[in-house]
Amino acid sequence: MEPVGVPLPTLRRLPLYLRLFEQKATSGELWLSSEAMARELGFGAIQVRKDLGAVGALGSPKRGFPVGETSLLLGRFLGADDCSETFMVGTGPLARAVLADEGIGRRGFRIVAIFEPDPGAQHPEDRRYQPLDKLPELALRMGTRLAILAVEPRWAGEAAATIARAGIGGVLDLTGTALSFPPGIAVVRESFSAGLSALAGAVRSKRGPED
Amino acid sequence: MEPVGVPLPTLRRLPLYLRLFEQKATSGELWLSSEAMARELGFGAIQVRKDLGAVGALGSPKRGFPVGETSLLLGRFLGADDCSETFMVGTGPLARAVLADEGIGRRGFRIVAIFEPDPGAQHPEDRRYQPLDKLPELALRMGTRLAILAVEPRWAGEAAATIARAGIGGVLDLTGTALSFPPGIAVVRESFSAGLSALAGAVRSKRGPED
DNA sequence: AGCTGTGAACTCTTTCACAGCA
DNA sequence: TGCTGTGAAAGAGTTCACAGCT
Repeated sequence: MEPVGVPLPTLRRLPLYLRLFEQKATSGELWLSSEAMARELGFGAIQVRKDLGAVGALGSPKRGFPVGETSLLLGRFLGADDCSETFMVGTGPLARAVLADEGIGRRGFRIVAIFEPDPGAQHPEDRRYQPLDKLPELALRMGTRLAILAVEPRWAGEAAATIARAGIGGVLDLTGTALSFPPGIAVVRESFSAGLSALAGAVRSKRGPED
Repeated sequence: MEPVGVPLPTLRRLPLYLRLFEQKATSGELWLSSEAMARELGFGAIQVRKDLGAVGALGSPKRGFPVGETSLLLGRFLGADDCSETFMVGTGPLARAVLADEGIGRRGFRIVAIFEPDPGAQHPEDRRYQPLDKLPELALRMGTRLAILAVEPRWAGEAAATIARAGIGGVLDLTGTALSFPPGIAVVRESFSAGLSALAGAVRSKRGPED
């Protein structure tokens, strides 16, 4: 029932369950059992139940979890709410890929401003564009608490410092660099090369990272 | 000493250490202590030592870890070696962002072929382009074991099936969908929206996912 | 002194076993 | 009978405490 204290590994799996519920919703199904989910995702049914239980999802014996209700619950827990407004820092291919990602909008997040630290980069033809040094002021004024860091590696330090100074609460760091953020700010790191490296290590270790 | 049996959480942190060693290498420093690394990354020094120890890195009392040697060791463990050749599936903005990522090449991975399942999409002006149904044959002939899945969500299922059929050993799944792969194939999932969702959950829970 | 390496304690996560409900 | 919910056991991963090298 209480949304506080959800383990991080669980937090990482929840988006997958939500996606699965959404898929079932569009195909008109009303119930989805933990065992079916487990089969499709490749991990244990008990784990699925524990994960869903951690955010208060309630299933029905013999049928499973109600698709509509549960996907609403997950969506409310994972998505928008009070921190849906998000800053984008960066305008390169990576930033463009994020902006093109339809999943972000579906989760209720909105990219409300775009910043670019590199003065040499050309400004995007986007109404949301702002110079980087406006970030702290805007964060304060709009109450924005999330930022996506998608700049070229060599601008990562400067951008991170600006974000930290602005009192942002959480950063999705896509730069693949080893940045330091002050404690108290939540950081989730994702990087293509780090993911590939971990994958290669797992393949070499002859076991999947999620089995 | 033995590269087998490295815990997945460790595997996920190793790329950050490597990045840090590379940064120190370019600034000419010869030694790097676990405590300095811990401070910069925001986690415990003992953990850094255990992680490095897991891949056989050897430090020197009073000085720390030798920058050159350790970064070579980490690079060898995380990077290329026998499975450096990688397939890209997808040609959209996400795929382009991956292709533009300089970190991937630096780790020794090479994107050797690019596939697109959508017949409506225009083929990229890239010599590496191949139709999707050539994937299994090429995988067999080239011995490729890694694939990056970066297609539009609605093509994810078909692409995943082709990859599975081809005997690929590991997939970096960037689609954000809930795909099922046969057991025995390693899967690392990364998704902007899933990362954002996990971040929002962590911020709401008032604690960072890595503290 | 300063920092590494490691077995042991501890904590977090996953899995098991079974009770309960439709 | 089929699937959920949960306390208990097992398994991983993290942190502690301290020995050892330089």
